[in-house]
Amino acid sequence: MSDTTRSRAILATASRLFASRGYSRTTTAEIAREAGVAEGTLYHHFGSKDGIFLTLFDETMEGYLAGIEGILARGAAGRETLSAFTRFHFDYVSLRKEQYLILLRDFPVHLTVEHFAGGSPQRKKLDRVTKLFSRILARGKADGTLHLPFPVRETAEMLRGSFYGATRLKMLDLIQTPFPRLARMMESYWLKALGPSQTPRAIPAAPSIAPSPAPGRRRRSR
Amino acid sequence: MSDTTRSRAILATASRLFASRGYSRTTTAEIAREAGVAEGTLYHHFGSKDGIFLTLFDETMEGYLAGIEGILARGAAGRETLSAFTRFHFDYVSLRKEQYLILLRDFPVHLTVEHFAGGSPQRKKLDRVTKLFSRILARGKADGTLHLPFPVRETAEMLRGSFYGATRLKMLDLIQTPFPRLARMMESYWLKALGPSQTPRAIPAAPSIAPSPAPGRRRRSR
Amino acid sequence: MSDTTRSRAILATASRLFASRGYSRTTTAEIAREAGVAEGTLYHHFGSKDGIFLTLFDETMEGYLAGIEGILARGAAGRETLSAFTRFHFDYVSLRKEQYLILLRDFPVHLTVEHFAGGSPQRKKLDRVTKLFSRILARGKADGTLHLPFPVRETAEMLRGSFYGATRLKMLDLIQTPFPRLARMMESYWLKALGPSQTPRAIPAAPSIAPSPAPGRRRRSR
Amino acid sequence: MSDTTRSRAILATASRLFASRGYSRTTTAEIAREAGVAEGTLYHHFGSKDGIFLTLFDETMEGYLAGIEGILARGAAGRETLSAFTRFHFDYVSLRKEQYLILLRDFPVHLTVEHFAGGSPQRKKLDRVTKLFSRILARGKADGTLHLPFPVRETAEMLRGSFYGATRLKMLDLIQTPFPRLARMMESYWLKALGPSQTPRAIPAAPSIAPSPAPGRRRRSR
DNA sequence: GATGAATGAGTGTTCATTCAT
DNA sequence: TATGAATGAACACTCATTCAT
Repeated sequence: MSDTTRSRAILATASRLFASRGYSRTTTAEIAREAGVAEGTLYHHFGSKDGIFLTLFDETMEGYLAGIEGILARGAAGRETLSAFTRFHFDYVSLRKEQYLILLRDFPVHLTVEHFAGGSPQRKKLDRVTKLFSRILARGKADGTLHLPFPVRETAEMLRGSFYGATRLKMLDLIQTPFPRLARMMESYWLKALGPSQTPRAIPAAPSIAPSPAPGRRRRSR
Repeated sequence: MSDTTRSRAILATASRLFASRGYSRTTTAEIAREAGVAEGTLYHHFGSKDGIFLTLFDETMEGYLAGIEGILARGAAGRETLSAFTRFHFDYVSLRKEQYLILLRDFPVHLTVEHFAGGSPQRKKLDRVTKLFSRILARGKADGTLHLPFPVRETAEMLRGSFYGATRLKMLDLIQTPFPRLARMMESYWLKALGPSQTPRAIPAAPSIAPSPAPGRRRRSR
Repeated sequence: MSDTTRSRAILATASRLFASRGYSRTTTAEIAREAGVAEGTLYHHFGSKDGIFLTLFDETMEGYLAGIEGILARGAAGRETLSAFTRFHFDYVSLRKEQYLILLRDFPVHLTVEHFAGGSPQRKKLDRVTKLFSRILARGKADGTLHLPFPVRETAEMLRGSFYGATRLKMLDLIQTPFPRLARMMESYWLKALGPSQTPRAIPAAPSIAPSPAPGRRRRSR
Repeated sequence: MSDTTRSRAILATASRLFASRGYSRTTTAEIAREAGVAEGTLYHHFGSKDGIFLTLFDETMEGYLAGIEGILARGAAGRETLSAFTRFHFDYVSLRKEQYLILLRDFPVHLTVEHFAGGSPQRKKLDRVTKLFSRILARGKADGTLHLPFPVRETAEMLRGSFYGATRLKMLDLIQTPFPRLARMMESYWLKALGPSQTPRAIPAAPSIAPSPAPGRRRRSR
C-alpha cells in the first residue's frame, strides 16, 4: 500500500465518519480501524486529528475556490457570472454533500478560534471566498450589469453570508425546500436585488451612483 | 439564596463561559465554581450540561420569537414589517451578543442531531422562526407591498437562511462590516429583491438563468 | 397519611424496586418518588438506604424464623420436623419470592461485612437459623429418627448451606427444576442421608449412637 | 514489561483488591496504581471494570471445570467419581480462596442479570457445571453405584446447589465448620443420600412427605 | 514509514445524605 | 414530622497522542 493510498483511505474514512456522526463523536481509533491502518499512521500523515480535519477542509475549499475562479475566468458579464456562481455553488454542495456537511456543520469551535485567526491557511481560504464574491460584484458594477448601493466588499460579505446561511440550514435539515429550488430562488432574488432600481423611470436617471432615492426614502419613511 | 437566584447564577455563568471559551471547553466544574454553587446543583436544576445549554437556547429564542411576534402585532404592512424585523433582528443580536454567539457558534453537533429532530421543543422554536418569516411575507403578498415569484414558505426559508448566515459569519468574525451597516444592507437589498418587479412581464417567467438582455446592454455605464 | 402508612409505603416500594433492579441500581430518589414521599422522609424513618434494606431483611427473616419455630413447637419427631421444615422453607420462599430474592441475591457485600459481623442483629438472626436447624437435628438424634455420623452443629451448618444454595441458585434462575420438585427432592434425599444406615443389618444394631462404621470405612475405602 | 505481564499484574491486583474490600469498593484507579500501570491500560486490556471481573470469573471457572473433567476422565465408577469430585471441590476452593471468594461473594447483581442471561460465555460456564454433575450422576446410575429416585438433571441441579450453598456460606463466614470437615460431611451424607435405598420397598414409593411410621414411633427414645 | 500498546489528565455524572424551613 | 433543594466527594471511562520497536 503506497503512502498515497493510505492517506486517501484515511481521508475518505474520516470524511465519512465525520459526516455521519460529527467530528467530536468520531475517534481516531475508529478512523484507523475503518481505514485499515494503525492509529499511529494517522499521526505520521496528518499530525493530529485536527490535522485530518483541516486537510479535508483545505481540499474541499480548494475545489470550491477553483470552481469559482473558473467561472470568473470565462469573462462573462458580472450579472451572468453571479448567475453561474449560484448554479455552481448549489451543484457543488449537492454533489459533495458529505464534504460540505463536515465543513458547514462540524467545524469545531476551537479550530474556528485557532485557525480562523489572522494569517492561517484556513483563514486565507475563507477570505478568498469573500474576495471572489467581490470580484464578481466589482465586475458587474464595472460593466453596469449589477447595481450596488453599498460598497463592493460589504455587499460581498453579506452575499456570502446569505449563501452560507441558506446552505448551512439546508445541511442541518432546517430547510425543506430542495436544493435545486433553493438555487433558483437565490439566483432570482439576488439578481433582482442587485438589478436596476425598481422604478422604471429611475433607471435612466441615476443608474447606480448611490442608493436609489425612492427605496431610500421609503426605508425610513415610517 | 433563592432557587431562582441559584438557577439564574448558573445560567449567567454558563452563558459567560460558553461565550468566552466555547461550549465544549467549558467544564461543569468551572460553571459551578464560578456560579458559587455545588456541582450537583447544576444537575439538580438542569439535569445535564446539555440541559443548561438548551435552557439558554430556549430563553434566547423565546425573546427573539416574542420580538418578532410583537412586530407582527403592530399590524403594519408587509413591507414595513419586513423593515422593522430587519432592524429588530440586528438590534437583538447586537445587544445580546453573548447569548447569540452561543447559539450561533456553539450549538453542539450532537445536540443538533438529538434536539433538532422532529418534535423537540428546540425544533419547534426553530420552525416558529420560519413561520414568522412566512407571516411577514404572506402579509406583504396580501397587501401588495411585497412581490414573491416563489411560494411564501420557500421564500421564507431562504430569507431566514440569509439572515442566519450573515449573522453567524459576523459572529465568527468572518465578516468585517459592522452590524449596523449589515442591517441596513440586508434591509435595502431584501426590500428591493421583494419589491415590485423591474419589468412586469419578467415576473411570471422562470427565474432567468441567463442575464436579462436589458441590463446586459447597459454595462460600463459608469 | 399516618407514619405507619408512610413507612409501609416506603418498604413496599423499596422491596419492589430492589427485587426488580437490584439494591445498588435502586436510588433513594426513586424509592421516594414511587412511594409518594419526600426523600428526607426515608431518612426520618430508616436513617439510611441500608437501613431500609436491613428493615426488609429483618422482617423477612423474622417471618422465616417464626415459621421454623412454629414447626418445632408442634413437638413432632425430628424426622417429621425436618420434613415439615422442608415444605415450609420452599413454601415460604415461593410465596415471598420478592422478599427472598432481595435477601438472597442483593445483600450488599459491604453490609455483609459490616452487619454479619459479631453481634449485629442481622448476624444474630442468621445464627438463629443455624440454631433452629440444630434443634431439629438434635431432636431427631435424641428420638432416634435421624442418624448423624457428624456433630449436630456441623451437620446443621452443612444442611443450612444446602437449602440456602439450592434456593439461591433457583432465585438466580440457574436451576430449572421448579420449586415444588426441588422441595420434594431436598426432602427425600436429606431424609435418606439422615436416615438409618444403608446396610439393612446395620439398622437394628446401632441406630444413631455414632457414625456407623460401615459408611465410615467406605468413604475412604478407595 | 510484556503484554502478558501487564495483563497478569492487573488481574492479580484486581483479584487481591476485590477479595479484600469487595468489587464495588475497589476503584479502577486503585487497581491501576497498585498494578503499576496507567488507568487507561486497564481499559486497553479489559474494556471495563466489569471486564476485569469477568476475566477473573472465566479463569477461575475454567480451572474448576477442567478439574471436574479430569476427574471424569479417570473413568472411575459413578460413586467413586462423586467422592473424588467432593474432595476436589473443597480442595480447589480452599487453595484458591481469594478467587472463589470473589466469585461467590462479589459477583455483582448487575452482572448476574446481564451475564447470566441466555448465551453469554459466563452462563455457558455455569451450565457446564450442572452438566458435569449430571455426567457424574448418570454414570453412577448406569453402573449401579448411585441410586436416583429423581431425574438425573434435577438431582444434579439440587446437588450443585448444595455444594454451592455450603461453600458460599463458608466463604461468608456464616459457617464455622472448617473446610476439610465440610468436605467429609458433604461426601458422607451425599454418598448415603445417593446410596442404595434403606429398605428396598421404599424406593418405588414417592418421597414420603410424612415421616415414616417406624422412626416416628421411636421418638423420645433418649 | 508503520505499528499499536500504553498513557493519564480530564470530565460529565451519580446519589446517599443533610438541614433549614 | 415532613420536606426537597443543595451538596460534593467519588468514579468509571474516554481518547488524542506518544514512542519504542
